[in-house]
Amino acid sequence: MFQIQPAANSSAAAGCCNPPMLLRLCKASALWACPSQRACLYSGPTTTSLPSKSMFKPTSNKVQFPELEEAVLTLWDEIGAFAASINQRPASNTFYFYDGPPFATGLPHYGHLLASTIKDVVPRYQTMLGKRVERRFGWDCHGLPVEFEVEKDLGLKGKADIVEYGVDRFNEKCRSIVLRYAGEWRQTIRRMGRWVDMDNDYKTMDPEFMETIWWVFKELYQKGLIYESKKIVPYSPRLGTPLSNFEVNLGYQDVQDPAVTLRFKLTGEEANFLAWTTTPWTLPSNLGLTVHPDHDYVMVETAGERLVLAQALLSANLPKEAEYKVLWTKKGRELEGMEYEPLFPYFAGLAAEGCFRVFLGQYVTLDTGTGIVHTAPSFGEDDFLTGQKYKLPLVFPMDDNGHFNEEAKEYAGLFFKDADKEILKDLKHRGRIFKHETLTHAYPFCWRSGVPLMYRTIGSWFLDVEKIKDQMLTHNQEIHWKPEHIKDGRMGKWLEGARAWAISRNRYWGNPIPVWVCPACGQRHCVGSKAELEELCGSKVEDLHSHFIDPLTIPCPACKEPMRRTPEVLDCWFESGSMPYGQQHYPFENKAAFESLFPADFISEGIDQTRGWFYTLLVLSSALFDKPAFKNCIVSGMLLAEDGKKMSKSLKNYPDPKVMLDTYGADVVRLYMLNSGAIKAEELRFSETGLKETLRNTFIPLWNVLSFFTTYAAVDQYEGRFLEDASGLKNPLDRWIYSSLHHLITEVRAGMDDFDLNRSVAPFVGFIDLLTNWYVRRSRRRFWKSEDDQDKAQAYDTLYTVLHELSRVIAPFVPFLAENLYQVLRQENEPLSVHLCDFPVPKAQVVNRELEEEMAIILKAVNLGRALRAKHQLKIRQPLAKLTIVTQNQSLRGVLGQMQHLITEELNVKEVEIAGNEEALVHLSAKPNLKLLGPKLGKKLGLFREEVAKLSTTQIVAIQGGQRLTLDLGGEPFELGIEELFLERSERPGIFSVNEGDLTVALDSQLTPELIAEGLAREFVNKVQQTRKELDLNVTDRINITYSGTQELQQALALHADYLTQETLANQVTPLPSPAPGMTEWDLNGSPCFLGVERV
RNA sequence: GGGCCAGUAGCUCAGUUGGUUAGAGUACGUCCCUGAUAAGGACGGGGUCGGUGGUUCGAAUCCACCCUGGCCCA
Repeated sequence: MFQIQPAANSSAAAGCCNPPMLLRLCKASALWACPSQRACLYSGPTTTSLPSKSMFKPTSNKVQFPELEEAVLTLWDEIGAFAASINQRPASNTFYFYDGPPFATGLPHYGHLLASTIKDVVPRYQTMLGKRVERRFGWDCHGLPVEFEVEKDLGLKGKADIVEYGVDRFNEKCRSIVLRYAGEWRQTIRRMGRWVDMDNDYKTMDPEFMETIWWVFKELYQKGLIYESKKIVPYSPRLGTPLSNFEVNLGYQDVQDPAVTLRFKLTGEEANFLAWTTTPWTLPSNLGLTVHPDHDYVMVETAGERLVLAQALLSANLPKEAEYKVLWTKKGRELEGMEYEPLFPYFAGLAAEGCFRVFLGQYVTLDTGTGIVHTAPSFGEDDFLTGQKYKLPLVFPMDDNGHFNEEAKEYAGLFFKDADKEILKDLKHRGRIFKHETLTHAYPFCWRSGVPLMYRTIGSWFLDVEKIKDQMLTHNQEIHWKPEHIKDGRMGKWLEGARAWAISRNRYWGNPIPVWVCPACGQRHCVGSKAELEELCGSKVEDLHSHFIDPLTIPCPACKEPMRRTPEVLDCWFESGSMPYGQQHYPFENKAAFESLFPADFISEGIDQTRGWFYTLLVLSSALFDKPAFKNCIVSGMLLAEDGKKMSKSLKNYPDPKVMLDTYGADVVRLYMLNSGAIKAEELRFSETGLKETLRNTFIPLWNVLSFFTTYAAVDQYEGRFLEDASGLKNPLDRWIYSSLHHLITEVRAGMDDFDLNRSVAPFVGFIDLLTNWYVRRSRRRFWKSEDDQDKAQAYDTLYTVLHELSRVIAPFVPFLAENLYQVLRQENEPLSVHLCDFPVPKAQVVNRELEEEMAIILKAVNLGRALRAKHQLKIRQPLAKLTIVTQNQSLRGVLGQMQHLITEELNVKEVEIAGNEEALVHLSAKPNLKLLGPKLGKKLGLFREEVAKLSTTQIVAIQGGQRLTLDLGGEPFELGIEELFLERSERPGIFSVNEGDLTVALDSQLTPELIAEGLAREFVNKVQQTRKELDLNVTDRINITYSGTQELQQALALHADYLTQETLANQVTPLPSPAPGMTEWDLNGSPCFLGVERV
């Protein structure tokens, strides 16, 4: 196993490389050609007396990618590659990128690795196109997650505790822990190979960023887009604070609650509405009953009383055996406005304002209850919206800790949940309870204090998104979304339904809402900058966090009373949506620069950000500048564990990212994700097996090509020369691989220019396969042959050029692998890093699509030949006399003829015959061309099929020859021509042939004594080579062979002595009468042989 | 409950404007190749294309409804 050597052992490299890390790697991996006379990455003194003239040091094929990657990271640091990649490009040609800030409260996980990869690939590509792509990392610093971390650390429970502890100390504590994991982030981002500036980062808590937020807020305020209203939030009465949805989800418990059906007496009539509730404590706040406009409601008389409820729920509510009479049936909408008597006297006076009536609501269901819903607008979203629709007042007979107050005086002082019992007792007394049951259901509890949550109204600041909805829809259309369906799908649909955005939070660690309110007269003033605040309050302001500015008052312009700041802070999403401006401290600084660049060329995040960052960016840019905030957006999918579930720390259903990076390397992780649906918003089940496959199918083969190249380049002292074009290339293999490369470049560019990363990645993965498994496979001998002829030189130049260009093509995707290739292949005058190079430009004159198609045919013929050999157990080492390829297609025959030597070598046959008359080998049958005939024949197609199936080979050959045959289709004649048929071929039994499409291949399987002898010789050579490998000999080491075998073998080897010595580099081949000690026994085509190999 | 995306071989996924016997990788089995090979090749088994109905000469593909999973919203 390949190991890093201690630095002390690397004296061979002394005097060249100064950084010890580099020294070690140079020696250990024999990778970068350092400290040779070329390509030393360091400008220190070089040693010129080294013996080797070769430019390329042999590259080990025992490769540990993670270790190579670490070395690349060091290299990048040493040469300042990232900075150079930006600085060498002109500011006049900028590609503008925004980083979506992560919350810094957690450690990076796979989702971040995916995002980091995409955010790295695109900027690297654009950089190589000549763009200047500055990339600033950003941190989301404010918000509840940080506050909770601190509360946990300090043992605080809720807002009261924080106030007691001191908001100033609390906020400072928050500030101190925000970047707690920054070190880990820095490490992971670096290890992934992502180039992003983490020194010149932006933080949403920076004074400059915060001041811009104030500017943004004031702009919106002045445009009349900000207003104050109420909304329903999940609220912890113990903590006295609203909770986020995330927290609510933490606290669901199955509990038993009362489920009561109540009588509400119709005004002026001896009848009752039946309404159902599981929250009796909201009944004192009842202001209405809600029905569905389209459902049927009935009044029935039963057991001496009249009841109104949904028809569909009659049987569910009345006792089983009950008899009843339907007095009337009405649609819900007909009930609208009917009045009833309040259950409690507290707010009875509000009947004058439209309360205690029947309202309509689409949300009413017939699943449970009575189809009539008790409505208390202060509690619950549906109730609240109904209240708004009917302009009802809000009543709230409680304090902020969930205790009833004097407004509901019978219950004053009771905790809301404890009041259930009392309320039900009273109502039972008064005969209002129709049915009292108990229900088990999931109800949210405060995850920190354990008390039940209530959904209640709270004052909030809103951004009036609906006012700018049309602009947002327009700008959404201007964005190039990847995948495209996001635009009119998820994003478009979400925008159409956009509602007011609640932008305030009743918390402390955030950007304070910069509005000062006069307690006396209600006057408001919105402050838009630090300077403005300083001027208005008359004192210096250093920091804009609430504990600095809340003590500051502004004299009310109307009544001269001191105005105080409204206590809320901004939703941190407001800050993330403002990052284009905040990171530049716009408009206080960088005004012109910002305006010339905005909007961004590119952003990327996960699909969950449709409602997050993508949305907030668009809202704010539409409101402020009437523009989209970004032009191109790649939406990535969610990463799941291999079992299809969410990755979960407690389930341990996914491998540690760090371990994956250390085991397979960052490039493998990158390519695995890039070559998946994860970059087109599809979810990806992350699997280690996938990493293994990527490593095995792409990385190792490519590395082996490099190793192959350097091995022979060292032997031949090849120095590296670029092909300019294909005109001088004689060998079709060279022209073909060069053409394929430039074809590849075109495809990769097309994909990247469209931000379609899948479209770019798949082709180069395919190219690597062709390069290793056909080009190198078939070219091996060209490098090995000892004559230094033109073909060999061209093979070197071609492979060198292809590898060098390929390193640049793959650089954006697998930056480490690309760098390693490049460092081996780099010429002295070339940039120090592959990432400082330009992206290859496709040369149209090199691309030869015909040749590529022709080679595909050769490959197909070879595959058929291999299949045929396998089928008849004729192994490839046994030469055969002749392979016959038959095709009707004339141009195919031409192609096959030109490149037949590829086939002879690959399939080990003496001769390839190409013929046109296939009847001898195959049986022809025909199928209708449905696409053509379907529209013509319609229902007669079935009949036609039957007729066509009956055609004989002779008839088909006749039609092929241009004859037209008349078929009888149920009495109607039909003239049949070749264009209406697809031909199918099947092998005739008893012949060694195999067919696919219009190619048929047949083998002459007859073995002559000559062929058998040659087969034996080849077999023998193979065993010698295996032995050489086991002895770990160098490819240039000469050997002596001794062996003991049959007479037949001796004759065969004598006959093929030249071949044997050339292939194995044997000086002497000595037959022994009997096996000597130390020889290995082999089976050569059935006869035993003993073999000994010794280095000379 | 609503919106969007996905559902194709044991697993991961392709599948063109509807067209003939639905493909690849992987895993498994057999054979082969190899002085670049921790690779590669050939063959084989493995599929009611989530379900039901419809349109059509013909549906994995178009339409309707439903089921499952994910994300977001309610």
